[in-house]
Amino acid sequence: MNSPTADAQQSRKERERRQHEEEILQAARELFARKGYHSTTLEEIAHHAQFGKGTIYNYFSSKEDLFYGILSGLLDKAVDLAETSMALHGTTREKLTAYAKAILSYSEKNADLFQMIMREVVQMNLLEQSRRMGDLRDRLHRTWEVLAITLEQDIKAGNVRGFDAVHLAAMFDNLLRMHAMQPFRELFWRGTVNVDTMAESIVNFFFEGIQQKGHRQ
Amino acid sequence: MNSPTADAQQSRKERERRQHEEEILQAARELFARKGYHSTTLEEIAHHAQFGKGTIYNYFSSKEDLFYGILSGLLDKAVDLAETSMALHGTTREKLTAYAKAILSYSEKNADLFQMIMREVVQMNLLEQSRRMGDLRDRLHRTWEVLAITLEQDIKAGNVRGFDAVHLAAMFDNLLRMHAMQPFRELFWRGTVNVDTMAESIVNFFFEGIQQKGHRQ
Amino acid sequence: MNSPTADAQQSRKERERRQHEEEILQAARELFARKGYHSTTLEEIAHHAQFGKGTIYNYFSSKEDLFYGILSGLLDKAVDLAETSMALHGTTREKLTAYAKAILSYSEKNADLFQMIMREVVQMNLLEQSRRMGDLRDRLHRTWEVLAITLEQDIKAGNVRGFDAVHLAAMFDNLLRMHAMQPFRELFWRGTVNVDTMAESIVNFFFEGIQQKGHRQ
Amino acid sequence: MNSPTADAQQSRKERERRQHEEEILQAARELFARKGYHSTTLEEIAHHAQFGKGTIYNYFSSKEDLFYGILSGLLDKAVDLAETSMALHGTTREKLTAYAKAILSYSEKNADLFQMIMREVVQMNLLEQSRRMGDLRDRLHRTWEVLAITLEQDIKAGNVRGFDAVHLAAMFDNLLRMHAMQPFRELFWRGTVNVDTMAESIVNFFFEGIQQKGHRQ
DNA sequence: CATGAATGAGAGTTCATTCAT
DNA sequence: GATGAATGAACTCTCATTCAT
Repeated sequence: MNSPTADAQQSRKERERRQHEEEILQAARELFARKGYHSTTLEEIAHHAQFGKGTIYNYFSSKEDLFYGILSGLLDKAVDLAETSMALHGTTREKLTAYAKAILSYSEKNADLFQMIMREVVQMNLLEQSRRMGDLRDRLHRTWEVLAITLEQDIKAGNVRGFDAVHLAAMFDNLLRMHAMQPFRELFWRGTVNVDTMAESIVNFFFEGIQQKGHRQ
Repeated sequence: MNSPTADAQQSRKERERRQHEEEILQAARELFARKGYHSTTLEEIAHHAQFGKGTIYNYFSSKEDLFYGILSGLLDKAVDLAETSMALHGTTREKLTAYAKAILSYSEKNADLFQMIMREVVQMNLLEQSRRMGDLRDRLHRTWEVLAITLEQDIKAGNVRGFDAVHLAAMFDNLLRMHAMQPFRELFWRGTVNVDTMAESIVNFFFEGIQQKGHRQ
Repeated sequence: MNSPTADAQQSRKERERRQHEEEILQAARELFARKGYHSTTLEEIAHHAQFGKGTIYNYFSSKEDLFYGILSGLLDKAVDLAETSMALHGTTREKLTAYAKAILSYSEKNADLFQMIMREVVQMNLLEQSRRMGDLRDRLHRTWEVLAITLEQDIKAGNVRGFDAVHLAAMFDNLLRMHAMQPFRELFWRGTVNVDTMAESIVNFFFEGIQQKGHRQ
Repeated sequence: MNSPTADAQQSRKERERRQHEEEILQAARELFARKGYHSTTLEEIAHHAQFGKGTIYNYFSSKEDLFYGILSGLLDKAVDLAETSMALHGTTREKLTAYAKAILSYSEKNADLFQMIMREVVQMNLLEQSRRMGDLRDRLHRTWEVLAITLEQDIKAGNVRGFDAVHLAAMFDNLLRMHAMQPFRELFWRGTVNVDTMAESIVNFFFEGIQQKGHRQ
């Protein structure tokens, strides 16, 4: 506690702590995404993060806690992308396209991580009433609410039909997540890894449905 | 093998066997749906099915096998509903509505089970390449193909825009499954437990999108 | 209880019972010999004997009991062979050769069964003090005693050096059993499946040791 | 990794690890010898070694592995004793006597352990073709080969009759193991716990057989 | 007597968590 | 803070034995 100021000390320690925490999270993210929650052991995570097993417990109080940390980050990211996209100038169509591109692009870089969300959130959702799960669901809901604000305006303006705005947002998000999953991408967009085309196609479907203009069954 | 005819013996045994198998499946279904695959122990399943632990193994060779049996049944059911619905007389819109009603109605009676499908199939999907999981994915795909045959005709007839028919089927199915999940139902259809209304609303969205007629952004 | 005399009934039943018991013993013998006691399940034995699992329990009170039945039979057989051989006319050398041929020949036909004796008797020997194990050990001992009577005469006659006769018998028997084991046979007598040659060679070694005549180290 | 040198740390850890491994091996040795492989549970071994059940698995990857470790050690010991004895100066008779004394003496100190070898190796031998068991058999064979080298010289020199040297070694080893077994010792050498007398007697029998000099039947 | 579905004690094994260093 | 050996609860699965038919 001598050479640099205590503050600097503090901040360096603080910085290192964050750094280590992020390394652990990153390692866990990769493994959870690749092998699922249950099949990933703490030993593997520790090894992959280049730390001892016990060290993990200096940063996260349990495996579950670590898991929540990841999901939490992902859901925050989604809210983030939603807010950024909705804040853009342009039509709702353009905003949603931007959001779609952002999500698809992020999920592309983060491989199977989105798959994990769907899978595990829903899972936990049911089996544990823990305060934390409620928290996660709230965050998911918040993404929808962000999208809903924009949609609401269109409903009021008469551009969009009178569905519940949050419901619409949820459907859009769901479509998106479905397309973010690796198996779906491979199945339906084999050649086209082009995120832009996918995004536009989804938005197009969302706005106009499958029906050919001018037709009516 | 004396008093009644051997045939009758045989058939009674056979009947009992099916009966017991179904009881075990039912118990497992309930518990898996409520608590998830990993959190459900064989002891619990056995107890819930009113059998001894070892008895389960006279019917299913492993916990995984039991699980597979359940998913298998569910996916078969979905194919079944799809085929029945598509075989009806009427427009594609009517057929899809019938399918939607059937799925939503079935999922209503089978509670959280559809949730489990999404969750666990996808999970397995990733982490286990076992031949079995490939088989399950194939069955899921088959449902889409059944729906796709009908959609294909509409595409050819020019009633529906030129998407890939299987892709459309998958999107429709996905929308359906999303609405089949308990949390979604509660969130967006709290009052309306009316399956018919839900089905029609989903089909409507599927065909015409969210956009108000006559508008163009 | 009418058609034939009750006696005939009795004897037919009795005969059938023995017949079934022997079938079960035979099946168990084969499986125990091939896979060992622990790795053989009652289910397998029952199946192999073409009976239901429960039927075994009408003949033997437990798996252990069945096992003892087999060992018991084998050891009796050995005593039998010893007595028959020792009762022959001829020199001790000839008698022992006859015994050796009989044992090797029997073990050849009964495959790995002798292996099992060594293995399992000794095993049980230690871990269970049950009256039955004592009984088995006594039977093994009895074989030696039978051989010992003959050897004793040679010792008294001065043909054989003054070892303890039973000890000599045990050593001879041990040599024999060693050569009865499949792996040993394959290892040292690959070409020579000729039981006679083996027997003579063993007896020769037993009487004269490995030392070249006339030499003295 | 601070106060003492890292090296010292390392070596202390290393030492402790070996120490613990040896404790576990010792506990397992005792129990396997007393009760046999199958009748000994890991829980018992752990308890007897004063460790938790899970700890065993930090040292051995399975019960079988633990067992293999023990047999492996024993067979290595035998090879060792053979090599040491064969390297002595003196006649073959003296070398074999030294080997016999060493084995009998070791088996005396290690109680029922030799019994276990015969028993379990043969058992495994048959029912499991696992590479490991092949390895164990190879080691057993190696002991014989070591003895055989010495015997071969005598055969060439004409001191010993023209048997196969390895075969002779196996017979000698077998005689030895037989005498190493507790029940045999009690049976035939009750008073004489004197290892030297036993060894000499066995070697004597091995070289000259049971036949009285000068006699010929 | 023959049967085989039902049973549950008991086995080996895994792994999140603790804690002395 | 960092470590990893130690831990034991908890899990899946096996199989000898019972018993109603």
